[in-house]
Amino acid sequence: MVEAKQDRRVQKTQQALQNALIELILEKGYDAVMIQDILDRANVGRSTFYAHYTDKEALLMSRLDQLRGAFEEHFQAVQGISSGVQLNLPLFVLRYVEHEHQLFKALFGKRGSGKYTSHLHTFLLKFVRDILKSYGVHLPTYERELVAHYITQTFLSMLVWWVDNNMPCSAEDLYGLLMRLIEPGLKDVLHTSTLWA
Amino acid sequence: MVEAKQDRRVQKTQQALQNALIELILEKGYDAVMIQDILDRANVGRSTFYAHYTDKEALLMSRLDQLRGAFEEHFQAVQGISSGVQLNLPLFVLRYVEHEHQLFKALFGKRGSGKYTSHLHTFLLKFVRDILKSYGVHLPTYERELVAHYITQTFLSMLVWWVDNNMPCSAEDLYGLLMRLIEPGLKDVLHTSTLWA
DNA sequence: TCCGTAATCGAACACTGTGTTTCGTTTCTT
DNA sequence: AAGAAACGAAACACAGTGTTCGATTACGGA
Repeated sequence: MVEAKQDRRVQKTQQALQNALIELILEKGYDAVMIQDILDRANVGRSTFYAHYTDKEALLMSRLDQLRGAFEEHFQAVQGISSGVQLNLPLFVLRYVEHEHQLFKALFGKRGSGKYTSHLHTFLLKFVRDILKSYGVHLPTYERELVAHYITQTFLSMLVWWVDNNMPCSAEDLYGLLMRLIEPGLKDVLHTSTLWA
Repeated sequence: MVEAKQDRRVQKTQQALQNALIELILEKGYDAVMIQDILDRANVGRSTFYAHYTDKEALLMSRLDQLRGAFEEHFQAVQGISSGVQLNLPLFVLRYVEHEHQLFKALFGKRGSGKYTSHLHTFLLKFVRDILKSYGVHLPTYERELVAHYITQTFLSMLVWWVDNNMPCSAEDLYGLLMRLIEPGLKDVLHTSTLWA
């Protein structure tokens, strides 16, 4: 790991700006947050902000990248430990979301920007398409595409519902109910036993 | 019907503005459309715009209301004809969307504002909740709520996928596949045969 | 500890897009 | 034909964004 040792001031400033934005999103919603609000909350000068980020979106995106990095790191770690044991990916994701629920709520919840939800959607969709392909599912192209969107969208929107409502049930319960809802239909349409497992 | 006879100029202006906005949304996306673009396209003066609408959102909302009105009218008409025969609501909706697909794409598609999709979501959610209630489904509250969101979100997102991709299959095919996907799971979780029908 | 360097502040600035106002002109209704 | 209503054009105030620059402060290596 090549840690480009950063100036303490830089760290402090970026941290303060990111936290301020997350807080403000949860309070007033992404669109209503003005740059000036962020500066006041973080106690940072205007020119300093633009020295680090091109705009509000870049600031949030940097936090998103940071999150993705942390997630992948955690994923590698867990995979390393439980080598051999089959890892349940969706449930693993849910547990991670539970752990960082504030951030997820700000990024992907009702008050988020919507743009980030669609980024995540695109990311997950690619993933789901690969899984379908790896299971050798053969369907008319439009059907395969619809199923991929169905799985992606269902998982994502249930996840967003979950965090937006402050997680009214455990990750396990959510996962269990979700599987009971979608597995029978998928089994029927795809003629397979289970995906992911 | 009390038609408040409108000045021809008013009709022409409002029509031109609404059409211009829809066109521009499909071309560059809602957020990228500036008032000035609308004015240029519709060939309408700035002050005239603000004499009719408070802002861009109000303009689109007026078109949405208009659409809702037309839909309800059509719904009443069809219900009147086929009285006695059971009406399949979801399929009916899909056929209507197919008929006005351009408008739906602009309002609810990728390039739309996102705000309108969530309006529609809220509307459909209320509907689905009522259906669940009328079927006397008894589940832990969070489960009932999750199922309601699941049904709503699935229907809505498949619909959006459909119009965004220029309807790669017929309304009937979409409906058929969607039902095959969700009915088995719902039957299992809700212990009922079929909803809507 | 000291010094060069880099980050920060703050204030002023230009710019873009929104919404308002006014007034002269056009076009509808009766 | 006449009064009323809608329209267009231009000027305006305003809010929020992003830039610039010189003075100040804090950091990290020697």
